[in-house]
Amino acid sequence: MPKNDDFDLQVFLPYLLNQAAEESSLAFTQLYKNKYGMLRTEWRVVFHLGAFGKMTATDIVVRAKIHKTKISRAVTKLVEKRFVVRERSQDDRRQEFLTLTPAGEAAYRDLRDVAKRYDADISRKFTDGEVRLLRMMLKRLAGID
Amino acid sequence: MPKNDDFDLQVFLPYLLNQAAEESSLAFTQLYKNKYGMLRTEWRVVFHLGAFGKMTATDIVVRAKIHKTKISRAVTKLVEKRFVVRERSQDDRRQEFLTLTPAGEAAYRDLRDVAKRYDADISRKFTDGEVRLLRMMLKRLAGID
DNA sequence: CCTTGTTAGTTACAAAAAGAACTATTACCA
DNA sequence: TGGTAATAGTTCTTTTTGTAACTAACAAGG
Repeated sequence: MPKNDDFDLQVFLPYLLNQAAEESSLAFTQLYKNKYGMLRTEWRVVFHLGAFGKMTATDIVVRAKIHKTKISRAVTKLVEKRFVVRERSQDDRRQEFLTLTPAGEAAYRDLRDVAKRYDADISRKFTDGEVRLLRMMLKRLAGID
Repeated sequence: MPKNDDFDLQVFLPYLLNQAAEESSLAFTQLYKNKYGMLRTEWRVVFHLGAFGKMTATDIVVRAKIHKTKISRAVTKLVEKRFVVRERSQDDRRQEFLTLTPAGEAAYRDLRDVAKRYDADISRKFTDGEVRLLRMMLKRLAGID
């Protein structure tokens, strides 16, 4: 591999972000994978419902920036698995509110604890100040303010 | 959205990483998408060949941590589009060296400049020290050391 | 040499995603 | 009102992907 110009791909930020996200996501996936038989999009939906309570599919689309067809299919699966219930809005009958069933709540709490431990593992690799800064920067990059 | 327990999804690191990566990746994708008609994996291959020069598919697999089937398919496409040429090794006739054609070189330089500008845009949102720290942390999280 | 094992890269098949088009409902406004 | 546009969510079709199995070339020990 002879050449090497001044541009180092490995310090290109979007590249680094992707690699880091992929790595942590992969590692985390192993922890919950076969526990409730949920796919990534499914437990992301569960997370949102657990953390924020009753909300519509579109609310989740906006917050999580996941495509609506993915949400739609994930919700269908979650309803089949009895983790989520739909409730048609009376005001606007196009939308439906989603809530976790007791089984969904239990799964959420369980996954949340796994997430907390995982998060703590990452945090342990750095100082508190560094982690705080990382969160701040990622939030800004993600457009969460 | 009534509820909100002590676990804030928005500070969960893998979540933040994903969101930030998705955001920057989406924004960047728009810039090169229709320019050369390359998919993400394809220009990642171009980037590697441009930055490091002649190398084999396996070299790219190792460096970029992209699955070899993806590389294989990307290379096929890039050869069809005349951005890359294959050259079978004389020493070991299983492997083939990949290099950019002049057209590939031109595309690389162009995309590299876009990437630089994009990277600079991100960097401008923070101090130099912060960006340095971010890169360091992301590298460690990504397992690049 | 022959057998077994390893490596480079491709291909086949199944799972997942992205996009576009669709249904149903509501909103706007001339 | 009536007609057009917008929104919530689903479904259909086409691309991408991920996994596993495959071909071809080399390597090493008996």
